[in-house]
Amino acid sequence: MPSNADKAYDAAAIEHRWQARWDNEGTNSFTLNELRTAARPFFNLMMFPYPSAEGLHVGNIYAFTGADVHGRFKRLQGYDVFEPIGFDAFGIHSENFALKIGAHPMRLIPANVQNFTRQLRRIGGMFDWDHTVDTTDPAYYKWTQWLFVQFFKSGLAEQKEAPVNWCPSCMTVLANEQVIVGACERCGAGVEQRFIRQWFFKITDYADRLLENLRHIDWSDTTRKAQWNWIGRSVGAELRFPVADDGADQTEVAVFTTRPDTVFGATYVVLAPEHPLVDAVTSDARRDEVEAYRERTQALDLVARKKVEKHKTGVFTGGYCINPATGKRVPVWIADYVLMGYGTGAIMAVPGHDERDFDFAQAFDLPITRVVAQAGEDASTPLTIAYEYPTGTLVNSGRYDGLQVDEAKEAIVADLAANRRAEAKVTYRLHDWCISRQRYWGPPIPIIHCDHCGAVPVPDEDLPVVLPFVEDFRPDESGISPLARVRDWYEVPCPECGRDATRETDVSDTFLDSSWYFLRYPSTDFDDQPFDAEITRRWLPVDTYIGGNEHAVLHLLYSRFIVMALHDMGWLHFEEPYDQFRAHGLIIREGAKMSKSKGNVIVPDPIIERYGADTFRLYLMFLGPFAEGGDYQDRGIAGPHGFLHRLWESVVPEDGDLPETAADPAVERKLHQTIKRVTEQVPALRYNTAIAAMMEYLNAARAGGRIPTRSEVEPLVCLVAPFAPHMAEELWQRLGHEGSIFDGANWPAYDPAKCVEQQARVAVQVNGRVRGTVSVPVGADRDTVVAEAMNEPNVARHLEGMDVRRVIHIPDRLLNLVVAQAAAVGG
RNA sequence: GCCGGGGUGGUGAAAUCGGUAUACACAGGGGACUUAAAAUCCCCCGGGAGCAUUCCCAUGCGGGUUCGAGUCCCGCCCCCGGCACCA
Repeated sequence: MPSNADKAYDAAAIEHRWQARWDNEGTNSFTLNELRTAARPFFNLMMFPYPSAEGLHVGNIYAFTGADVHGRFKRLQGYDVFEPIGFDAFGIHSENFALKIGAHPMRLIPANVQNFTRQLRRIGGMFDWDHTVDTTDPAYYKWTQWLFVQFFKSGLAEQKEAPVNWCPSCMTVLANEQVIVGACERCGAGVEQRFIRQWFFKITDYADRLLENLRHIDWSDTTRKAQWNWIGRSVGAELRFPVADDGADQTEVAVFTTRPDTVFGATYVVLAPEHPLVDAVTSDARRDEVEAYRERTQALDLVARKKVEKHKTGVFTGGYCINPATGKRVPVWIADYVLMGYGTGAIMAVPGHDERDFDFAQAFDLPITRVVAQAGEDASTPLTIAYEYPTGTLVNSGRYDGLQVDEAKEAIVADLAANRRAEAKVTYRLHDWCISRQRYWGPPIPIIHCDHCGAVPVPDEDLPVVLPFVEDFRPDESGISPLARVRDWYEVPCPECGRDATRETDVSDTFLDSSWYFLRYPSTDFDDQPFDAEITRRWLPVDTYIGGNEHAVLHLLYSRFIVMALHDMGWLHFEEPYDQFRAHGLIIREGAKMSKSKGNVIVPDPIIERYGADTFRLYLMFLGPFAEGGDYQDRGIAGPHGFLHRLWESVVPEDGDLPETAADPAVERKLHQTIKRVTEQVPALRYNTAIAAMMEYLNAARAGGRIPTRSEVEPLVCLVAPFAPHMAEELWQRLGHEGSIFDGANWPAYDPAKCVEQQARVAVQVNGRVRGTVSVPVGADRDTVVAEAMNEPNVARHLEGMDVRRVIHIPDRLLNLVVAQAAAVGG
């Protein structure tokens, strides 16, 4: 006989018991053989966390729970769901934190990982703990380095000089995000720009394909749009402006423009201050001023430079170019509003038709010429602001006058191309991916520099290049990696010629670690290959990836690129990594963003302690639409908590047994309607309304204190299982089932015939205003409903003295009687 | 500035192929049970008028289309997120 205590809902006890059982019985983990043979594989991926010292925050739990609900739902439908988790533990984040508290990341990270693991288990995620990944484990980064070597061998990795943010006080390179209005976020010192030789992955080679596939992949629209904009494809032309007075040299300034039709209005040329031709075009008279300006620009960091300023700055170089269309001499200026990093780093300035050029021309009194006119304007209509619309008729453009903008674009490029002064060109906002970090906490880039052989990749058999333990990993003023101080590590013989050589001392970007982790998960059983061909074919691409939109453009774009390139190299059979991607929303608290400084961060552990993981999960999913996020209100947890209690009580009655009698027909109908709704809403990630539907159902089944029967509550246990897996397991067992509810396809089916109501409540409107409702058999025709409506006293009252002019009938929903004052009798 | 997503009760939010606005939940009020509390259960809960049947008003603001608009169209305002001198 079960005791009374045994009948109470003890969340903590139940959750611990089932978590232990899942571990012991391998409920959620796959053996290598199972991975090889799974009949209905479903790869349910979520974004692996960076294991911070603070532990999991609510945002993590929210994201993981939402993804876990999806995975559990699929599993209940009979899929073999693989749901791995791992740790993205390399990177500046970890390194800075370690520096701050004076600890070593090699000692810090394992403790963080352990704490995260404990928390992840506690929330009841369906994780396969036999297939985890830790990016800082040499067994993992061996293959990150292998990946680099593959890219190097394919010509997709190259070294070139690039500007970086340098903090002279911290003596380190900063990421753009670490620079706040020109100052270092940590010490406040002014940040400057340095040029350093770095490794790049040529993602721009893939820009068009990355863009093109966006059209058809099944991703959240917001994410696709973000990538679309980030890649930023612009179609235009490169025009060449010969430097004037240049003798036989024929130096040219190449500019990129999307508006070659406006070339007749190009009254000056602007180079980025860093442009390589600045020295050549600058006249001796202007040299000091030009140099001063360049120095001033360089002192600005990259971020401050990109801030739109109210007034433009720049200086005249004293040099001139020839406008290839007009043949006229135009002055060459340098200005920081022209960025070296985009297009050719030089522009033809068309102040009449570009707002920025217009501002600049006004500030420095440069000529403004109209070359496009719209209806009602002509060549002499003055311009008070730049006319930027991409339509109109050309004026002041010689023999092109009268052409439309689009025609002129083609004609002018074609004509200038004949003299090699132009060619059609596409430019991208997307840059090549700089993967070098002059830091310590990352995988060493597996390259050996040899004076004779150049950059030589570390041979596969010598991988991994283990990151050496360096007690003092603080960066120094040299701007080169801390590894450059570890002489006995970096001095090695060249793998090709055997002569003295040195290792690359930069480490790679964290985003490289995370660009392929999902490929590794199913293959962690192998240490002789990054991903097994057979297993990869079975499990990849990922079926569903759920994660935050903060990674919309970096991680998600990089991983697409990596997979596409690996596909081209012949390593993978697919070129898009994720069949379906869904972005989840952000969780806020009582209307405000959570932040440490505001002190309104939710610490999950005490809440789980008090209410249990099931309640916490259910509440998080109930807050609002998962894709949009929600507002966490401390008191609100009582709702879902009460619901779980009532469910428990209904399945495990305090006194007596669960009635085995037949279901009440009305309740049964509601049950089938509920199964239908939940089955439709869960895969659409509309968890909040799915939960509401379950609550509504349980309320109906318990209405007026009635005791639900077994057949009324048993399916509800399955419906709630993705959200409250521990309770579902416990109730499932108490209902007499053997084994886990998640083994076997236990998701209930609904009978469409049992969903339909017998009677419909039809709203009756008179002139669009509801005046009553009538109850009619489902499917009743218009005349029947009208007859019923006429009998409804309030409706009848509104029809007095009226003629019905029109009747609109929406079956089972609504009847609208359009009436007007009756014509007066004999009137 | 550009690109997303939003604006509905005291609060979180439902409802979007145009068809009874406010489901579900929190908070609040009243009641049952209880020595009491908790838990549970029942009732009320957008605003205004009214004893009431009922009527009027209400989905950020202003117009429009329609028998009918939270939903569609036009013009605005505000909030959140991202990008931002991209030529």
